[in-house]
Amino acid sequence: MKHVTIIDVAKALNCSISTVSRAFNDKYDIRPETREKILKVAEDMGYSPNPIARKLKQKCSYNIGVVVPEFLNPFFPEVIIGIQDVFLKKGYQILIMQSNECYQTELENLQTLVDNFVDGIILSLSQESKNSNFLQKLIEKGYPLVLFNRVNESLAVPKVVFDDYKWSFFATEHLIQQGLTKLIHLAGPNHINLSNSRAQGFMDAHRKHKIPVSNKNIIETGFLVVDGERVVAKLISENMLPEGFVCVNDPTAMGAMKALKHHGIKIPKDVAVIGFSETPMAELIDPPLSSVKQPTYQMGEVAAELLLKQIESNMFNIPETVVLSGSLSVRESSVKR
Amino acid sequence: MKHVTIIDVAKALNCSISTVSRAFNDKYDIRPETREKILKVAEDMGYSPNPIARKLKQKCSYNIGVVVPEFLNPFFPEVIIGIQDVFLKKGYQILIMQSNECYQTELENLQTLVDNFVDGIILSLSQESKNSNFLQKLIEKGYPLVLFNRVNESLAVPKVVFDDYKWSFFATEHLIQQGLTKLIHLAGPNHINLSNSRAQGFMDAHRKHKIPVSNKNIIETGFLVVDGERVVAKLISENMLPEGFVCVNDPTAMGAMKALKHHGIKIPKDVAVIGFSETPMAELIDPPLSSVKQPTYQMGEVAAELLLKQIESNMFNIPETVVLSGSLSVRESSVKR
DNA sequence: TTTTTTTCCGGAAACGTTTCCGAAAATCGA
DNA sequence: TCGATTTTCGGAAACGTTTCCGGAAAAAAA
Repeated sequence: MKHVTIIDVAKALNCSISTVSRAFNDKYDIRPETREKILKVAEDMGYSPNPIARKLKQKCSYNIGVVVPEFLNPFFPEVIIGIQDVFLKKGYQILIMQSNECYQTELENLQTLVDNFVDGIILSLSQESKNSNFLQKLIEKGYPLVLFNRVNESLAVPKVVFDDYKWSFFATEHLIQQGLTKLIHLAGPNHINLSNSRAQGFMDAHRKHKIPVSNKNIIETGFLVVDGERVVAKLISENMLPEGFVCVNDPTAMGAMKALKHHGIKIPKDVAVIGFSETPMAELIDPPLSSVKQPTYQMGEVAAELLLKQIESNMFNIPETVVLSGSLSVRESSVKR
Repeated sequence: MKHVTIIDVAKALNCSISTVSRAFNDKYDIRPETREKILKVAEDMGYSPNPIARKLKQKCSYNIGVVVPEFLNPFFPEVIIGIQDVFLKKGYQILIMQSNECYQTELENLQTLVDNFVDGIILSLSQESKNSNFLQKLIEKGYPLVLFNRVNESLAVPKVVFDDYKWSFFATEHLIQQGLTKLIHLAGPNHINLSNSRAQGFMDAHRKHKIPVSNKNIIETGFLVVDGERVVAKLISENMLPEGFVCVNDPTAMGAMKALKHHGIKIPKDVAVIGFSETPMAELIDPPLSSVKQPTYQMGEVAAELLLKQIESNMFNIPETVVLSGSLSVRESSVKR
């Protein structure tokens, strides 16, 4: 599609392109009357500065890449909104990619963003992420990168995480304080940091209350509805149900509930269920699901600000980790009467 | 961040930049041995062609704008995945914007995309969209644009829609065929096409079965969970509950269910509920929600292909409308035993 | 009135590619 | 061996901005 250019505007006004450019950008070095005239004629002609030429000259793409494991559940979209609100104000565009919880797709997404010369990347690792070679190479090149939520501790890069340990501890304690002692943690994939932190919180809550607990109380499950459903169905078939489930996230909790209800097991009367990374649906399902609520919008804002700081400083900084806190929404699914 | 350029590679090889360019792009007009050597040295040097310079020369941004009303519910993210899969294969990047169901935000999103010289836009209107002046101006300029799902019939532009009328008819008929005659349609905003089509399907299903029906059976509600909840709470307080609700979408249906359950009204025993635009949660809530399922991924693919055709043809084409069909998932929420 | 200073504008280089056109070298045929 | 043809490569313009530097005109000061 043909665009009106600065050359067209200059010719129409019988002035130079640098004069037109100063009219659009300068706050000085142009006579006010000349500036008004240029802006008016440019608007009448439908001129709008070509961002591609500007970016070439300024050596900056004004694009930010955001890679999330998935965006069908509202958690990551809520974070993305926080990221967008910060960057759009600064004139950046956001390229959103989702990895469908697949490591290979995550790598392709990262490569695509790098090939497009994005100015920085904000990434949450997919369920299958194991190898950080690619990320390590980006970091070594000085590529601006921020990790959030699902991070890899070994990478020297700014991070925004949640206090998974603490809130998993509290969620577990909430059940223990109601007299439940036989609990199972439906954990996330073992190589993901937040899975381990949440599992650790689960264990330490038991230890604090001197309740026997072992690695058998932790079952590596996954992050998806089908994962929770599968594992709980298996436990039911083996007649090994606990008094309560502490789940790594809401989709897994919902899957657990689905399997329990399918077998006529009452929640929370027979088995209590508590989730994590609260979804808006937590309130709507029956019974309403207790869950740890995370400040997703703020997580996005903080991640964006960390990346902006990295882009603008153009210097090596000691990467910081921001740890966010949350709350526990107690609903029917975990309250024994 | 400093990038290796084609000039650096040419100097290292003591050849010209046009030779390096031909090595990366040509399939002819370069000696094969020269080409291999250039590609190897370029890789060793970490050279990657600068997409910004390429875009300036080719007068194409390779960016596509996608504007959706919201992306916290999985419907629009599922469509976006279809769009992305088509465009990423063709070397395009997708800029995803969400309007938070707000017309003003939608306009700002569109303006931002236009200012960034995107090559085309795929848009679904927000709940508040009323005025199409901005879109009409884009169309008049020949700007490639495709509307999907929530469209404005008066705009001469390619569209991808669903057979809302037909499936609303079938959903209503499903309840009527179980002997329900007192039904209410929780409708979307009146100025949105699919709201009217779904309302019309609801009416005509009654007429087919010669059941009295009037405009009082249609209540303009909205698209959100809180909308359904508010309207049904009001009906309960006025003691004006129907035998069944046919809802404009799943969030509204879930809100309706929430209000009914809050007042101890049993679903579907006392009041049946049926939704539309099936969300994965439909199966998880209690009772599982009947809903009209739409082919979201296909909707994205078709929208992307229509836009690609428009971008590549560079000619005026008579805009086509693709109408997709779906299915009705019958679950407990609408089955009277 | 003259000299000095300031303001405003224009010209051109630069950003990093693509691609066209011409020249030099290589190849082929007589 | 020479002329004709083909192949391969280099130089430079172009894409549309930004920005630097210099010059002309205007304004101010002596």
